Amino acid sequence: MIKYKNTVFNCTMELAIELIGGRYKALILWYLLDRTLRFSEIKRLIPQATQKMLTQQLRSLEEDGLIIRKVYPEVPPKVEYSLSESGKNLKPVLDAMCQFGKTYVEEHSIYSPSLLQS
Amino acid sequence: MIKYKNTVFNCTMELAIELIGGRYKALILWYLLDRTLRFSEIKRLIPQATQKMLTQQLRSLEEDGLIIRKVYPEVPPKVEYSLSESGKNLKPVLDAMCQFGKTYVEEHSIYSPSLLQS
DNA sequence: GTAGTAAGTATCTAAATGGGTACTATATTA
DNA sequence: TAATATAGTACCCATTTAGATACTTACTAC
Repeated sequence: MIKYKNTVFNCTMELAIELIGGRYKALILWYLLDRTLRFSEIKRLIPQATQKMLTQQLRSLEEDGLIIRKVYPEVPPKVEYSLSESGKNLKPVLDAMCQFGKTYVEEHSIYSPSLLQS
Repeated sequence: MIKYKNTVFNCTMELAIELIGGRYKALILWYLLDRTLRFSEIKRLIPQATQKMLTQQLRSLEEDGLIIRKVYPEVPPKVEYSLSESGKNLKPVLDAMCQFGKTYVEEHSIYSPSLLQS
């Protein structure tokens, strides 16, 4: 039993789902794996998410200590997001997910020109 | 670009999130990793999920070919769920998630008597 | 004859999520 | 003078998701 933010989790798996299970969380973390990104860059990488959604997910990730938000006091604003040490621990999870997705596409003969190229 | 079920995914990560990102999906898959379970057993393992939610998630996992649903024509009903070959490919993902959760709890000094015991 | 069982479905309501638009700041550019 | 840029927030409305409860089947036990 794990208590975190007024919620009880029965196992570490439940906690992990809570931490990275949000709509665009895993995707954001995935893009942050290899580099720091500005808000606008993340928005360009995940165009299907509205600005509100992105902000929400980023705030939640920051609150859970998975990413670091660095604000530059400039106009127009500049905000950079990067993985925290805790966030970097997610690399095995994200790598495994990506690999699973690839295998799934191959085994289910799903149309994917980009996979044929690479 | 990947097309699956009338939806376009920009990368395999997005597809992976779609497949296992549902409310209780990763948890169900996690419990199915080492054994076949009846519906009532899953319900007992995940009491916070309503029957409707569980049925929904199980149906979705079945549709995506991650689990196998075996119905025994009996009364009262008996239905067994197990991982498909595709579902078994998720083991590295689920193991990594569990490990991440453990590390997260340790590093954030979250109250967890069960972790102290094990 | 009634209750219990397993795995659901059906229906209604409540809550969370998501989309759209407008608004903010200040410096630079056209 | 007006537009552009960035990273948001505020507000309202629509959709989706989730919860609660009742109902089903056919057999068995009390």
